[in-house]
Amino acid sequence: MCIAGGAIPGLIVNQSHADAGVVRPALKSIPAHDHIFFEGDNRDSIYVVESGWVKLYRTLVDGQRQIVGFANTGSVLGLESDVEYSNGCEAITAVQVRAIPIGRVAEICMRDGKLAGQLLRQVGRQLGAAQAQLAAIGAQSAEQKLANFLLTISDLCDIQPDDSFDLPMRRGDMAEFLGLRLETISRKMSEFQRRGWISMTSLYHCRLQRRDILEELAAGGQLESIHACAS
Amino acid sequence: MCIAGGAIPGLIVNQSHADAGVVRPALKSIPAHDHIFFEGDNRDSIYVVESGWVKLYRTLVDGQRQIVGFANTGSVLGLESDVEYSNGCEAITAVQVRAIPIGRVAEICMRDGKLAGQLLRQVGRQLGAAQAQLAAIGAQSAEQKLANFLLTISDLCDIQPDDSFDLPMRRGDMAEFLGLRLETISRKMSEFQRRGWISMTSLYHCRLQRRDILEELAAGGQLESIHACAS
DNA sequence: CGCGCGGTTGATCAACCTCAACCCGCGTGG
DNA sequence: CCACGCGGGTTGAGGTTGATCAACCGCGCG
Repeated sequence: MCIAGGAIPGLIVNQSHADAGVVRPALKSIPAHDHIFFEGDNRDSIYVVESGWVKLYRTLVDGQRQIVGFANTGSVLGLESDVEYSNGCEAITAVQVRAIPIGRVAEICMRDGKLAGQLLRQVGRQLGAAQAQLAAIGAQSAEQKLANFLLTISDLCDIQPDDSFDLPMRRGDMAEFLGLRLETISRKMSEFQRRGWISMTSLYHCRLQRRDILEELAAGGQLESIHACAS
Repeated sequence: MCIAGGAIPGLIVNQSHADAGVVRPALKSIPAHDHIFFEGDNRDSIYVVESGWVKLYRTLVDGQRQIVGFANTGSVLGLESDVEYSNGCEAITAVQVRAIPIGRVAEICMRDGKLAGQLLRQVGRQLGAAQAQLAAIGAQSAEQKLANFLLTISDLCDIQPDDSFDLPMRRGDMAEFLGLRLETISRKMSEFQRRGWISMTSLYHCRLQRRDILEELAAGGQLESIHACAS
């Protein structure tokens, strides 16, 4: 699994630096739970995330929502859209972004081929991540999805010395991302705790006690042995 | 829903044309069910599809497969990967492609910013499509997925004068794409036929008799009225 | 204090999976 | 020519997973 929006931090950050010679876009601060843009909004800019976490989502005609990616520092938002944003984008935590007007993007591509190549790789990475996510939610069980998710998120967060990390999103967000209901997330989280595989000091602070077992699970290890050993 | 790999035909085809001034890559013919590349292969080229249909898939550690996209004329393959192909790519029908060595891609970006911009839009589109697919398989019922799929595919195929079209892939491919089992596809297809919403002259030739109802379904219309009216 | 929000837990149910039988068309080889 | 096997598809019976509906907890806040 991958966090679809989250790409390799650093890559486009460099881009911003290179860009600095021209006009470095101003830093914009966005409080948690505010929108950066909505689905259907006129796409006037792309955004580079400088700090914090955002979620990207789509709303289906029947009102169901699907989170198509989480993104943090280094990600570029809005490249998947054309004249209108095809995703909504909401800050999960407080967030800082730089907006690059789309006009500038075209201009950048024209002038600096190297930079264009970097951007291209960035989107390519996001595409790869989206495809990995597709594979995950299309072919995995709830348990596998959650194990996978915890492992992936923990890699992207700053791990504390005691091997714990902040889970930035709500249960409902996790559910909408993984294509499950929040009750299912809640149940499985409880179960993981009961088995001693994870422990949560608060609702949003998590520690993977048995990373090995989670990895086994994520890999499809339906080994009864695992279940037996800790139930 | 979208066919993830399938992007707007014509866009990159133009690219190839523009490219022609330099060296137009040779046309390669690939018979149905042959691979164009495998997951993990060294990524030496990207490919432009000139005719036919291919499927892009990933294999999970536990052996499950997920088709992450179908692609036909005009699509560019391999942009989502880095040093190794992260998807396998197999021809569904006989296919013609042009291979562009990755070295050339970088070179193209450096030299022709306009072209780089076009490529960027192409990947962006594929990313958007993958996200749409994510939303579809994460948040829809089997019935909705199938209705959606049939509508999307029919738009991408050449529609015959009698409003029918060739479904290029097997039941199993549809299942792997939609995150379902092939038995489920089979059942739902039969049901759609029984209700008179579609008709199939052969296993791979389909006609949407009641496009309106399929659209209603795809949009989440769980209206009992629909079910009632034709059962 | 009452309320709302986010989360947990329980009971029930249906959608979809699983396993298995079976059909059909086709190519192969006795 | 027919028997056979095989690949792809369909259909049925029964089981599981995860959705649904609903009650309830804890907390922060006006």
